[in-house]
Amino acid sequence: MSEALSFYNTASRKQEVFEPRQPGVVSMYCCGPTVYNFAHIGNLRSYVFEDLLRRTLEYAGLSVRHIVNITDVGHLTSDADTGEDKMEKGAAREGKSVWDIAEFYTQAFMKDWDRLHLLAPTKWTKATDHIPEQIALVRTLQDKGFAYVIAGDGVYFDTAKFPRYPDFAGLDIRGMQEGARIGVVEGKRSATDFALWKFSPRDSKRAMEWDSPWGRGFPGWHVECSAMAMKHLGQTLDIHCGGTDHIRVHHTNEIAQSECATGKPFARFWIHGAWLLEAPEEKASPAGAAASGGAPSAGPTAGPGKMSKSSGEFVTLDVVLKKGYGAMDYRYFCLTAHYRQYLNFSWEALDTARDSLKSLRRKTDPLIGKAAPISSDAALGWQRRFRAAIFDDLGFPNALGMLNLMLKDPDLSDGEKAGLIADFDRALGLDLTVAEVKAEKALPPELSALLDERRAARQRKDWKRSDEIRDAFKAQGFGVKDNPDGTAQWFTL
RNA sequence: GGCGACAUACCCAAGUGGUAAGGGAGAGCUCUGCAAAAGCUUUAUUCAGCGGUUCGAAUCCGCUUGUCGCCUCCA
Repeated sequence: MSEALSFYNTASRKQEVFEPRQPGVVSMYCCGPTVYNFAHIGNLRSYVFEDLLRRTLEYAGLSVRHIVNITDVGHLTSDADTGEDKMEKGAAREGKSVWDIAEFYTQAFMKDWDRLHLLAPTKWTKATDHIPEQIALVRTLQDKGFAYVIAGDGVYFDTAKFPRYPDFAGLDIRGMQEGARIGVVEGKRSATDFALWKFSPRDSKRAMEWDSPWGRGFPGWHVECSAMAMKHLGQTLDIHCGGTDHIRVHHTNEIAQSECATGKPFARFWIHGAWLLEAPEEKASPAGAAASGGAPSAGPTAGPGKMSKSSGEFVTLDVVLKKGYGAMDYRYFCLTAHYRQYLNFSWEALDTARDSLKSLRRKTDPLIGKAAPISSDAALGWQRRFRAAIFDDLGFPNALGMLNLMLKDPDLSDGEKAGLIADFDRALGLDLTVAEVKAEKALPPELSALLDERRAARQRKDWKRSDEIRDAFKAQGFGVKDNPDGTAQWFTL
C-alpha cells in the first residue's frame, strides 16, 4: 500500500515516518505490568493502545515480533532504591508467597488481556526467567566502567558517564529537587544514578534473591527490560512502548544502560500512551466491594486525576464487567480518544461508549457473513480513508468516524459494507464480524405466560391490557417490542 | 520551586494555516393503537480569554486564566 505509516516518536518529539529496520518485520517491546496487584482500567488503556499499534502494523502488512514482559520480581517502591518491595508487600498483604502472588496476578492480567481482545504477544517474558541475562548486562556495564559499587547497598549506574542521559526526557537535572520527597541513597555519585543490582540485606532473607558475582541479591528495576528486549529482539528495537510515566525514569535509564552496554541505539521509535484520568467521584468506587460511606477526599473543585494503584482503590475490568458492561464497551471507549490524549473516565462516558457500540452493532450485525470483495471505487475510497486515519499516528477516533460514515454510504452494497467492516475490524479489534453473545437474563415463566395473554389482548385491540402487561415487563427489567406482523419480542433493558 | 501537557457544542471527541469529522444524548418528522426499533432531518458564524503574525488561525507566537501531570512507585 502506498500510504506511509507515521508515529509520534518521543525521542524526537516529532511525528516520523516509520519503516522497520528489517523490511517487513517489526520488533516491538512493551513494558508490561508488575504483578503485585490487579491491573486497573487505566493500566489496561496502555495495553489497548499497544494492541492498536500492533494491529495497525499488521494491517499495513508487516509482521510483528511483539514482546511483553511480566515483572514478577519485586523492586523497591522508590526509585531512590529505598523502601519496601512491592511484591513482598503484596505477599504480606495476602498471606501468600511472592511466587504465588506473581502467578495469581499474572493469570488475572492475562485474563483481562484476552477479554479485551488484545492480540497475544509473540512471547511473554518473565523477569525471573532472565536473571542470568540481567547479571550479564550489569557485568558488561561494570566491565566498561559505567557502574560502581556502593558497599552494602548495590551496583549503581553512573549516569555522569553517559552525557546524553538527560536528553531523552528533556530533563532539567539542576531543577530537580533531589531528595525533596524521597530519601537520598548514601554514596550515589549523582542524584540520577540508579541501581543495577541490589544486595540482599545481611540480617534478613528475601523471598526472591539470586547469586551473582556481587553476592546474593536482586536486580534493579530497569535492567530487566533492557536484558529481555535485547535477548529476544536484538540490540536495536524498532519500537519500544509504554505509558508516558515511563519516559523520565524507566526509559531514560533503559536507554542509558542499554546503549552504554552495546554502543548502539536501543530503540528507534519510542511510543508512549497517555493516561486515563478519573473524575473525583469515581474514586469512591473501590475494586471489588461497592462504595460505602467513603466520601471522596478531593474537594468539590477538584478536577480529574490520574488513576493510581497505590491509592488502594481503583476500577478493574472485573468491576466494569460486574456492573454489566462488556469488555468491548471499554475497548470502544478507548478507541474514542487519541492515544496521546488524556482520556477522562466516568461511568457516564462508559455509558456513552456502550450506547455507541450498541448502535454500531445494530448496523453491522445484520451484515455478518455477507462480506464481498472490496473492489468498487467507493469501497476502495473508504478503505483508503480508514488506512490514512490509522496510519497517521493511530488516528482511531477519526477512523471510527470513517466507519460510521461508510455505513451510511448509499453507493455501497451490503456485501461491500460487510467486507469493509471485516477489513476495518482487523485494526479495531471489536469483533464486529462475530455475532455478539449476549448474556441475557432468562425470561421468568410468569412473564412468558403474560406474553401470550398480551398477544390475545392485542388481537382484540384491548390496548389497556396490552400496555399493562408491557408495564409489568418493565417493572422486572424487560422491554417488549411489537413487530409489524403482530408478533412481539422481549429484551432485557 | 523546576519542567511539561491540556482547554473545541449538553456529554465524549476529531481536526494542528484555507474557512468546525464522528458518536452519544436531545428535538422534529415518518412508521406505530400507543410504544419500541428503524429511517430521515436537526443541534458550535465558532474552538477558555486577550493581544500578535498572516490574504487567511481552533490550528503559529506571546500573555492571562483554569485543569492535570512529572520531578517517589506508577500504564
